[in-house]
Formats: sequence, C-alpha cells, structure tokens
Amino acid sequence: MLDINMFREHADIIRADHDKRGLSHDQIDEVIRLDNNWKKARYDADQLRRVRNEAARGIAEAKKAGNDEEMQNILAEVASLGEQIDALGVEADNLENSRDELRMKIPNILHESVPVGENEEGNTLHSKHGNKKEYPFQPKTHNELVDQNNWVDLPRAAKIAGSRFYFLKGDLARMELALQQYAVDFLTVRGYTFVQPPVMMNRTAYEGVTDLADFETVMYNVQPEGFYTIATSEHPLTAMFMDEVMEPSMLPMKMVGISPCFRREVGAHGQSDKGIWRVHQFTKVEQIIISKPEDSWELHEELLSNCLELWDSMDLHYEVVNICTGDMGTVASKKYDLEAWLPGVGTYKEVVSCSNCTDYQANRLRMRFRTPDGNESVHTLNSTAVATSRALVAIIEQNQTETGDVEVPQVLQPYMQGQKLLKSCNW
RNA sequence: GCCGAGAUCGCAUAGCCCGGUAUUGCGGUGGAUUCGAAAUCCACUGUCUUUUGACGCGGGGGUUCAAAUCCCCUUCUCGGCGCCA
Repeated sequence: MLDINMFREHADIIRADHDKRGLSHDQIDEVIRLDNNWKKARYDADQLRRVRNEAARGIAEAKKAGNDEEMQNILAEVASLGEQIDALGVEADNLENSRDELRMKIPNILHESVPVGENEEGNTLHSKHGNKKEYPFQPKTHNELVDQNNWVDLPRAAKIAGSRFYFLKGDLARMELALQQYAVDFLTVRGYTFVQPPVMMNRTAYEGVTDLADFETVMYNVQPEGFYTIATSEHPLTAMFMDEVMEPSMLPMKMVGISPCFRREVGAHGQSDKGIWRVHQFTKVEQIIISKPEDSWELHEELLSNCLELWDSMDLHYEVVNICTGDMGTVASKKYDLEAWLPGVGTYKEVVSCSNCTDYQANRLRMRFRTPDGNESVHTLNSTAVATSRALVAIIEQNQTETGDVEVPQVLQPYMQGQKLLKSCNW
C-alpha cells in the first residue's frame, strides 16, 4: 500500500507510474476524492467532539463546585450531541475504509530500471550463467526420469489427497533434504539468521503481505480457527514485525527462512505443468531482508548475488531476467527471476524470484523504524534461495546420464554421505 | 479443555476498587557545561490534522454529558489443574 501522503503531495508520480503500466488514472483520482471527503467529515466530527469535551469539562467543574443548576444547564445543551457525533463518525469511517480498500489495490511505484513492456515478452535478459551442456543423446524430461526411477508417486498422492500432490521417495527425497540443508548453511555463513516460522497466519497479518485476490486463488483457509496456510515463508517472516517500531541498530535484519509452502493453484492447468513442477505443497528456503529505505537497492543486488553464487555452486545453467512493467505484480517495485535451463523440456523456466517491495508491505503492516525526525517505514525484500521441487527438476534434467541416472551436484554430496549418483527406488 | 491473574507511549511502570486533562523511570534526540568526554542540568520524545483541535491505555461493542477506569464479547500472555507428540 502506498503512503497516503503520496496521493496528497505527489500524485503526479503515481500517475506517471500508471502510464508506464498502461493503467488508467481513475482509481488514483477516486482515492484523492475519498481522502478529501474523509478529511472534511473528520474535521466536522472533531469540531462537535470539541464542543462535547468542553461541556464535559464544564460539568466536571460545576460538580466539583457543587453548582447543581449550572450542571443541569450544560447537560441540556449537549443532550443531542452524541447522536450527531456518531453519525458523522460513521460517515468518516466509511469514507476512510473505501479509500483504503481502493488504496490497497493500487500497485507499488516501479523502480526506474524496470523495463517497459506489456507482458512477459517484455522481460529483458539480465545475464547468463553456467554452461549449457551438450548431451550426446536425446535428454529426457524430468517426468520421464522420475517415472523410470520410481522417485515420485502421483497416483497414490491423488488417491489420498488430490491432484497436484505427490509422494517423494528414496534418493530424490534425500536430495531434497540435502538441498534444504545446503541452502540454509550457505546463507547462515553469509550472516543470515535461520528462522522457522509458523505455517499458518491469521487474516489481519496476511492482508498486510499479499494481494487481496490471493485469498481466493492461492491460500488455503483452515477451519475452524480460520487460519490461512502460508504460500511462502516470506509472508510470516515479513509480517513478523507488524505494528512495531524497530530500532535503527537492528537494521538491516537478514533472515533465511524455511517452510512448506501451500498453494491452491486455482485455474492452473495444462500439459506443461504436469508432474512436480506446479504443486500444492513444496518446501522453500527463502531470504528476507528488512532494511532502511536508503539501503534497500544495494541489498536487493546482494540477494540476487547470493542466488547466483548458490546456483553457480551447484553447477547449473540458468538465465536472470529483469521483469518488465506488464509482468510485475502489485507488491514489488523491481523483480529479478532466475530461469533454469531444462534440456529435456527444451526451455528456461522460473525457479527463483527476487524482489524489492520497498515500503509497500511495510505501510500495510505499520512496520517502522525510529529516526531523529520521527518514525519512517522500513523497506522489505525477499528472494527465493531454492524452491526444492523446482530445483530438483533442474538438477534432474541437467545432470541426467544416457542411462537415465542423475548425478548429485558436488556441493550436495557431503549432505548425502558422499553419494555421487541417485539410486532408483525399487518399488 | 477448566480455573485464576494480567495486557497502559520504544522498554519498564503508576492510575483502575471510588469515571472527570495518561504518572514516573530508562532509553533516544537537541541544548547548557567541558579542550574533549563522563557526570550533572534543561527541553523535547504516541497518532492524525486546514485545528490554542481531535484521537490514543491489546481488539470490538455497550452504559454515560464524560471511560485506561464500569458492563459484555474476543485475542494474546503468565500461573495452576487436565490431556498430550
């Protein structure tokens, strides 16, 4: 959510941003109109409250002085004031709610380096990494490889849960665990604090970190308590400091989180998403930073460079793309994606997303830090380190041999008792 | 799950019984003093606002001219009992 002062003082900046995104100015104008009406209603209510407060003080004094007649006089004067104040107060609240409901839908201001484009076609190549290996045979898809080795059981998962769930078995499951440990260790030595968050959140906290539409299409609602299962540990880790004023000495706060991630994936269908690529549950190791505004762009590059080093260390081939205006969500101001090469499928596909959300989440969550001139909103940043299911797909396809075996990346071998090849599961 | 006690400004605290301008300490910022520092002293230190104005005592509702204070609901914390991986 953008600061209300942006609408009052710098509406031109928001309008210019909407032009870049190809959006009309209607919503901006409506927020400004509602804000003006709210200010007026509030002013009127404040004036009536003032009259009432003055009367209340008068009554208190008259009572103290034992002047009963004076007290009765004042009481008669303010008899109907309460109702008027309530009516104006309700009007002001309604205006404020409408204003903020609309304000929540207005996207973050994009960074100047974000390329302009209508959709994902407009994303620009930032850099290429690793070797695009040549295979002296026709590379198989990850789906063919996991079937051949019995590493994934989709039909039985569908039987006991539903489609897009999976059992991960044997050595592939062990490599999944190795990936988690490796990524956590990798970031811990770089000064990030390991945090395991709750995997469910209440509605209020969740509204602070996500697009409202996500409640219908992404999150599971857990009854009877009404919790929402998290779609990523970004959400609990960012909301962790909701409603708090942080000490500047705590910033930047760097965390590495791990959690299962739950996604309903409403509306997702199609052959290309078969298997474990797009699923309802996976594990993700995530980087989170809460920083002062002046540090966030440098730290955004740090998050990216952590990803590059991590993925390079596993000897994988991938590209980094700079997400364009038309492909950006509402929350991020700038976003890089890592797209790994899948030789079996023959395309690059998204495995990491690295965003600077500036003060957009912090404004909703009321997360501030202390400065000599008052409290200021912090900036929040997040980046995948590894989403294990997708990293597994990239490793399986890129490290396959002619016989359908998969080589374990060297850096993961210590987490698997030195094992160099994944063994098939025999059932 | 049951019973009891709590939640007050960044932190810690007073006020609550008995309704009438939110107390004090710490921390922070600025200033005085100093060659400089420590110590000391002074001021400021919740939010909003076109306001010598309004709001603010976990959240929501009620009673009242007036609620931190009284009543109801709710969340969380602590203690006791129960259950439990």
